[in-house]
Amino acid sequence: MKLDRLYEILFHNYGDLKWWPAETPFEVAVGAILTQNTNWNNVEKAIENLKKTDLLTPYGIYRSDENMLKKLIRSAGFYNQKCERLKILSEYIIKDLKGNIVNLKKYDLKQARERLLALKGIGKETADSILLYALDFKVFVVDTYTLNFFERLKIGKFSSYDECQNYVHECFSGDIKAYKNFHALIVEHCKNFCKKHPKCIDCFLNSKFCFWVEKFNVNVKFNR
DNA sequence: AGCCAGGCCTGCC
DNA sequence: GGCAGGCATGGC
Repeated sequence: MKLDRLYEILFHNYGDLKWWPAETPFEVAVGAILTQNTNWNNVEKAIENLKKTDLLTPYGIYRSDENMLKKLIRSAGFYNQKCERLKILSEYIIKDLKGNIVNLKKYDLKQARERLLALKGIGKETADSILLYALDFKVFVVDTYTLNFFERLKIGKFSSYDECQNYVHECFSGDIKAYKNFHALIVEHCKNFCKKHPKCIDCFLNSKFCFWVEKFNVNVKFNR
């Protein structure tokens, strides 16, 4: 499988990143919405606020006063939209899933994904993050880092989210734990490199990463 | 001071 | 079906 070695390289560099950091599946879902185009540091503060006020449950958020909720999640930015999105998700969980998001597990992957995507404010990345990290569906999470990463390494230039995801599903043989870590590793790796030259491979392949690429002798095999 | 962060929706073409 | 613009805070 073409992507298995790439995963090994990243794993040797960064290890098990233990994503997603959360105590409950619902906390994963809330974090997935709050982190939309937002630094995780800002999200953590918001989640802490929700925990302190004992609102980090579907009922807690559904019944909470909007203005109070906005204040609690303010640090995560876009708080007007995100307030609405959290309310919509919570209402769906209460009314269709008996108050527990884990009940999405009674559907297969395709159906569960469609149900999440039908909610306003949940797009593909957010849905897949919830499916993978909260519900243990084996699905690869794509983001802007991933598309950029694959393009730089000449693994492929994908024109859409689904195209990239399908490629990984075909070319990566990892189990669910590996799927969880694979996305985390790509994010972690990309965060560490030069953003000012988005196409520059040299900005991407320094430090230990290069060492492992050579050790695994895969530098040419990145080309499909 | 200015750019960016683990996107998504809407309106236009 | 692609693309720009809007959404907002906090860290570097």
